[in-house]
Amino acid sequence: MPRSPEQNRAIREKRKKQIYEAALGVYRERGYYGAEMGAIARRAGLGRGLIYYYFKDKQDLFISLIRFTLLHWKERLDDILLSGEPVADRLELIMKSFYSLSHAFPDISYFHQTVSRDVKVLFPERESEVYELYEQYILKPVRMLMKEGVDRGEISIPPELGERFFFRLLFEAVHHENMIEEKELDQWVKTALYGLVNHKKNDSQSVDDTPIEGTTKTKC
Amino acid sequence: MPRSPEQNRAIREKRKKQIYEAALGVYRERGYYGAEMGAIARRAGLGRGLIYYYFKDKQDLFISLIRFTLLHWKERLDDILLSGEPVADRLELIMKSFYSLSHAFPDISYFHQTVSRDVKVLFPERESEVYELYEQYILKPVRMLMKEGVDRGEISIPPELGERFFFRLLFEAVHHENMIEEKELDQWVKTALYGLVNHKKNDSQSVDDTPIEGTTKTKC
Amino acid sequence: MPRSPEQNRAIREKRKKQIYEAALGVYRERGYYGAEMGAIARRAGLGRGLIYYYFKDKQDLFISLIRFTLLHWKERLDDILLSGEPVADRLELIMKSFYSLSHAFPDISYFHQTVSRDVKVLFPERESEVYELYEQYILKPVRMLMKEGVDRGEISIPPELGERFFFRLLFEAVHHENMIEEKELDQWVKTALYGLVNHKKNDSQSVDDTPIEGTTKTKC
Amino acid sequence: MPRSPEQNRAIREKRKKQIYEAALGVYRERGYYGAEMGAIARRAGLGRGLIYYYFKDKQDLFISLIRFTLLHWKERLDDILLSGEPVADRLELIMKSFYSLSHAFPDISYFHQTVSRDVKVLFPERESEVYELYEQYILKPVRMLMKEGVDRGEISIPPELGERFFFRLLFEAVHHENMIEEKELDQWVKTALYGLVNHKKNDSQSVDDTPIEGTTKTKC
DNA sequence: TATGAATGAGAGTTCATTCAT
DNA sequence: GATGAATGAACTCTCATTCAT
Repeated sequence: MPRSPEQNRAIREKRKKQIYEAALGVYRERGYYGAEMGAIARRAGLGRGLIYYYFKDKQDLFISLIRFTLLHWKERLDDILLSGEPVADRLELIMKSFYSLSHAFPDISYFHQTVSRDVKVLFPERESEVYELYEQYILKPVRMLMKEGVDRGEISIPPELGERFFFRLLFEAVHHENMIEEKELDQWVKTALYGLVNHKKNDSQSVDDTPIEGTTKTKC
Repeated sequence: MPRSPEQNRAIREKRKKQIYEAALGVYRERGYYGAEMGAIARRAGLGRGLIYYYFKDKQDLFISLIRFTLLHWKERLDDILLSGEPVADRLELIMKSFYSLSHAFPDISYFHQTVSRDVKVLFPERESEVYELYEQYILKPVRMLMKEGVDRGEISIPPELGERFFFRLLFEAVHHENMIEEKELDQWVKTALYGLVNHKKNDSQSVDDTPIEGTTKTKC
Repeated sequence: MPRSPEQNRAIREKRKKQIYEAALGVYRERGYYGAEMGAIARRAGLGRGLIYYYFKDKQDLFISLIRFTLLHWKERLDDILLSGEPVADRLELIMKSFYSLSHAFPDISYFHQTVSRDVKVLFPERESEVYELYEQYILKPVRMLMKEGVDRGEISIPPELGERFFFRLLFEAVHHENMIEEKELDQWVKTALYGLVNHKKNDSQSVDDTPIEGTTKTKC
Repeated sequence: MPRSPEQNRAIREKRKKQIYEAALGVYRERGYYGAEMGAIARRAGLGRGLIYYYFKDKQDLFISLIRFTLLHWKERLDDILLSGEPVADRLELIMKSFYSLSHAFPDISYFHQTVSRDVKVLFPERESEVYELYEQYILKPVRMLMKEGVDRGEISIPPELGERFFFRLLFEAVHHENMIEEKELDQWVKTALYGLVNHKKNDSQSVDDTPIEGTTKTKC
């Protein structure tokens, strides 16, 4: 009465998800080094050895986890990118979309915010593989969008810088333990798009931001 | 005939510095958990036990290191804050100043970028003590500046959000492994201050962003 | 196919016993501080880490060992206490019973003689817990017996003092490295019960201490 | 202006005493292994290295300490032994004298109670030397007294057993943390000398303790 | 004599990983 | 597929002892 291949596949899929969930939870509480394989197994309700049946080792588990969770984001991202709206609108949409994703899956959000910075230290020999994941799923699509914005004259900064600028503010907005409030989100996005400094629009001469820039000494 | 107290004090001061340097270096290469106390001692050219003569344990060493390095920054920061210039100018100065500091001391820069996010996991029982260091030396002063900007009508976002916005972009600019180039710095700062989006509304003269690009120097 | 819970339970029980045996042996030879966890593991024929699978740390191992070994004694003690014989007879029986126990398990005997005195220094934060074990399993039952003896007019000293008097002589009799000889035991017990000093006052028949020297056996 | 030999001798004597005092205090609080040489030096108000000027190593310090403190006791003991009083009286005096000594110098008392049991473990290669100190200063004199008692018909137990019996009760009486009260001391001594069991002397039939000893089975 | 900075062997402990069942 | 007992390399930390001054 061995299981059918199909049954086995289903079990395997289920087990992997269980392990991912557990890993995210433990990681959230204790970080990578604090996330003991035993604790992950326990939280997943599985035997300690089983993890090694599905993943080669701890590194492999976590790199798989990166891939797994990035796919969620990528899907959402692609939907937005395909709409033909103005670049600024799409950027705004992306930010708000990731914001709500982070709300719904805070463990995933925390996971990426922290693990992505430690790639070199945590996975030294698989560094480029991991970077490639981020690049392909997330960074490149947004960079393309930025480029489109520059080409259309909508964006006033080189696409590479724009990409970094954008992501840093995005990740800050959804920072675990200090996610910005929903009602602040709009203003945050606007500031990202239009800057920290007031643009006293209705200035008669429309030399709008000179006063901001100008200081006594800058006026020479 | 024993050493004088003064001699001893000098030795201790010197040794602590040696250990700090070594710790920063090893941390840079391997992260907190990878930074073995033995490796730190070796790099400092000292016996392994000596570290424990100066610091209670690994946690204590690293928390002391946070304090030690923050003091560097704090001094620089204070100088800038005291000048009476417009808020935007001071923000610009701060960013450029930290940029050059990070250039000069990349290990310290990396140290803060990574360790500050892991406080809760690395120093769970001394969390608030560490946060207090950041708060007091760095965050609060800039928040005060933001508030001043809001009061003067120079800043168009609540000071708390402004503070986060500012620091995130600051830290991104000096990100280890991907520090932005010196020649890009100006544009980065401008974008932070004036936003991602072009304001060439439909201005007849299109004098739009000259002030953004242009700096006083360029004007003179 | 994994082991059954029952199999696992049996393994664990067996391992704990192995570790206890080994710990007692090493302790006997080198004392608490000399008893390295590695040496205990080696003697138990187990990997060094396994001890930490069964016991939280060295302290925990040794406190568990106290509990484990005290249970042996407690059982023997209870049997004796329940018999309704005169108090002096029961005291005699207890002493002889512990004597033979110590003969059979010299490591346990040594363990208690030494570890019990060092509780405060070895387990400062679990001091009262350990004292409670001794109190409950050994001291209190004998104190109750003493009290009974006093109430019946058989014992001429307050129960608390009697308890201390009794135990000190008991432990001395079974002192490792200098256990008193089997043939001396009778006299030792008699002396404890009837004192160091001869009572041949001036009794004409001098029958007085025959019972002391003589035993029932000698009488028959 | 070097010191005179005499001055040096005085300093040395003083320093040694300082170290002894400190060692006793620290030992009392933390036991042999807990007594760090650094802590002893600190409590003595001396530099850490100085101890090694006066004592070869930790073992040597503590063995010297045994000798030093035993001398105190020996003097007191000798005074008592030389008086020609009955043996029982001298035993009583010794016990009371040690009791008051332990009151006056509790650290010394604790020191001997604990260190003497651990000689084999603490000073394996100097074991016999240490035993010889105890033997010569304390044990042998009392054994001689016991022998005298036996010869005179005052003592009803072989001198070796009597010696052990006596000392164990003596050390129990002055047990640190549970020294018996001054008002109980008399009874304690009496019990040691005359036994735990009541001697209903004036019993008409003078079958005094038969009931105690006698049990149904002992009666055959 | 005296100091305290310095050393390093050695002990306790953790935890990823393996493997018999 | 699954379990959890078992292992041991590797790491942190302690402390007796040394030694330059």
